[in-house]
This record gives sequence, C-alpha cells and structure tokens, in this order.
Amino acid sequence: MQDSQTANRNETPERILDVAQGLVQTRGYNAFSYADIAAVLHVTKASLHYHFPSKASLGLSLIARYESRFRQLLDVIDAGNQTSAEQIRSYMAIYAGVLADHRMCMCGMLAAEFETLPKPMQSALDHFFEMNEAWLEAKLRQGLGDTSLRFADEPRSLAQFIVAALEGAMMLARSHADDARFHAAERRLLAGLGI
Amino acid sequence: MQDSQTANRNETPERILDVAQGLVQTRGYNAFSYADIAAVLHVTKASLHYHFPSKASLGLSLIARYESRFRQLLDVIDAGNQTSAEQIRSYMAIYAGVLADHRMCMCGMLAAEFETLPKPMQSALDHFFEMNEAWLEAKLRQGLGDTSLRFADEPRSLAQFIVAALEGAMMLARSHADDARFHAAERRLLAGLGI
DNA sequence: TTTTGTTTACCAAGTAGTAGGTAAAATGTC
DNA sequence: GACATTTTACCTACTACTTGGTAAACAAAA
Repeated sequence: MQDSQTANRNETPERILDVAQGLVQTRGYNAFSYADIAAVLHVTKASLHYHFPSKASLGLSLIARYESRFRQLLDVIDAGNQTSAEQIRSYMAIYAGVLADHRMCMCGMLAAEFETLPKPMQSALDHFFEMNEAWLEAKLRQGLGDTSLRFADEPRSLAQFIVAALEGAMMLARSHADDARFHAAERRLLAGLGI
Repeated sequence: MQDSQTANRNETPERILDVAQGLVQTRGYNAFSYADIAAVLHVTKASLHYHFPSKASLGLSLIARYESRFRQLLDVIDAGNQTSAEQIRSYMAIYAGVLADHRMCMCGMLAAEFETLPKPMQSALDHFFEMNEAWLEAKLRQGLGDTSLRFADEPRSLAQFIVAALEGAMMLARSHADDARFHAAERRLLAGLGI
C-alpha cells in the first residue's frame, strides 16, 4: 500500500537505468558509481546489485535499452510520410533533443571511453552505430533515387561522416555550453545533401 | 653517475607527462590513476606527488603542454610557404598522425569528460579549442581572399564545424579501429572547401 | 510459504593524498 | 679546496575514503 513500493514493482530496474543513463550521458561510464545511483534513488548499493549484479551488466542493459528506444524513434520516422530529406532532418532532431537536455548522446560518450569498456559493451556499441549508419545510408540512397537529395559521395561513407560529425558537434557544443554550434553543424550537413 | 638518475634530472616531470598523456588519450582522465603511471615508470606514487601535488595539477600541466606543442606545430605550418588549402591539409594531418598512433586527440577526450573535470582544466580546455578555431578561421579567410578556397559559410562557424567533425570522426574511427573513416571525413571536409 | 525485493553489515582492493625520512647533488662560505 | 647548508628527488609507510561486490537477515506480497 506504500505508493513508493507499489509503484516500484517491476519498474525499479527501469528507474535504475534512467538514473544510470543520465550519469553516463553527463559524466561518462568511468565517472559514476553504484553509490551515485543509490543516492538519487534513496536505496542501498546492495539493492542495485540485486537488479544488476555487476556494473558491466548494468552498462550492457543501458546500451540495449538505448538502442531499442532509438530504433523505435527511427521506426516512427519511417512510418510517417515525409520525404527522405525531411526524415533526415527528423533524425538530426533526435540528437538536438538530447543536447537540449544538457546531455551527450550516451553512445557517443561511451565511444570516447571505448578502450576501457568490457568487451560485451564494446560489441553492443558497435551494433548501435552500425544500426544508425545503416538507417542513414538507406535514407541517403532513397533520397538520391527520388531526387530529394543531391550529393556525390558513397552513401555508406557519407552516413558514417554524418554520424561522426553530429557526435563531434554535440560533444563540443556541450563542453562550450553553446547549442548554436550543434545547430550550425546540422545546417551545414544538410546543405551538403543539397537541402 | 647512475645513468637512470643522471638522465632523469629535470626530465622526470616530462616523462610523467608523457605517460599520463598517453593514458588520457587512450583511456581518459577518469580511467587512469597515479598507480598506473608509477607502474610504467617504476617509481612510487609518492614520487609522482612530489612533481605534481594533485591529479588536477597534473591534468592542468598536461593541457598546457599539449596546447603549447600544438601551437608550435601550427607555427611551423605558418612558417612554410604553402597555400591556405595546403596548410589546412597539414592541420588535418596532425590529427591523422595522432590517430595513426592509436590515440584520441587528448583534448577531444577531455571534452567528453568535461563535466567531471576541475574548473582550471575546463578553462584550459576552452583555451585550447579557441586557439584551434581562431587559427583555422584565419586560414579560411585567407583562402577566401586568395581564391585557393571556395565556400559559402561564415569562416568562424565553419572552423568550429571542421574541428568538431575531425574530433567526432577521430573518436568513431578509433572505436571502430578503422582509420579509413577518419580519412574519408578529411576528404569530405576538404571537398566542402572546394579542394 | 515461497518468491521477490530490500536492508544491514560487511569485504578486498583501489583511490588520491600525506608524513617523515634519506641519499645525493648543488650552492654557498670560509 | 674544504666545509656546512640547502635543495632535489626519491622512498617507505601510512591515512581517509571510495570502488565494485557479497552474505545473510528481514519484510512484504502472491
């Protein structure tokens, strides 16, 4: 009958992931501890270990959830009836939304720390970026086909470039506390697609 | 007369910085400890604290040295008689060299960890990027003037974009162990300047 | 009454950082 | 040149605290 207990049921792991994700996005994987999460949620570290036995397992769940949520957003974009150009704009808007929340893309942050991550997290990260690049590549090809986009490069390589540029712009916009830098990068990347 | 003593004289702080820089570039500021450096140099942690009282002071010295070395490389580029276009190529070659050494740009790495750094390090980092962007902006303006470059954007904003894109490309090339991604980004950025 | 989630109370190892001491080199001063 | 003094560069041994992680007891549902 205690609401904070009843409400938690089955949702506790999600709330742990919420807090952990925020910490990774602002501080990085190596700069947060179970104690930090415990303090926010007013539970003990031991309780966190019940849901996520190790930090590595927590990290892996973090990436899995992040990718599946990202995938859902892409599915929504795919379902709408926008041109490829508009869909790519929507894609960039996802990044912009994260930045507006004073966060770094979680997987961009983890990419910086790549060398220090457990193997399973590295593989999950690879998968996340592969998914992103594949989606973008498809949109680029589509846009070339229906003439809503205009560019010279190989679509796969251009997709990789766009992801890298967005991550880099996000990182520097955040450290300079200047979202305008990111939006300028967005505009320039779109200009490179002839839109 | 002991060579490892005589040789060390006055150079020990430099050797400490060398090791620390390598660790930051591959693992990040939050993922290395004095113990790691001590192990490489076969000295005690206390000895490191003699030269750099705190990790923050070590970090600050790290950025100061990195910026002054970077500045020297830019001065060499300035001194040569290349076109602006060629000078910008040389600038990108600095980044490529770091990546070829399986390292991330030290300041790019620190930018990801920005939120967790002591204030003095944050300010030093701002200064590093400001210096980079100002140099690039000047080269872009110069290239517009002597018609060796062709682009539509504001030079300052374009300079910021190029730095961000290089950092992002470097970060993802490193995590994918695929230097080709970075070189593709280089080519695309140069193409955006009409070269 | 078993399952689920939590707490208390730990642990071994690692973190940055300090105290106090030592040998040797550098710098005076006679 | 010989002497005392200071500085440099290091060490051993420690403190105070944090890290990820565990075991066992306990509470609340189902």
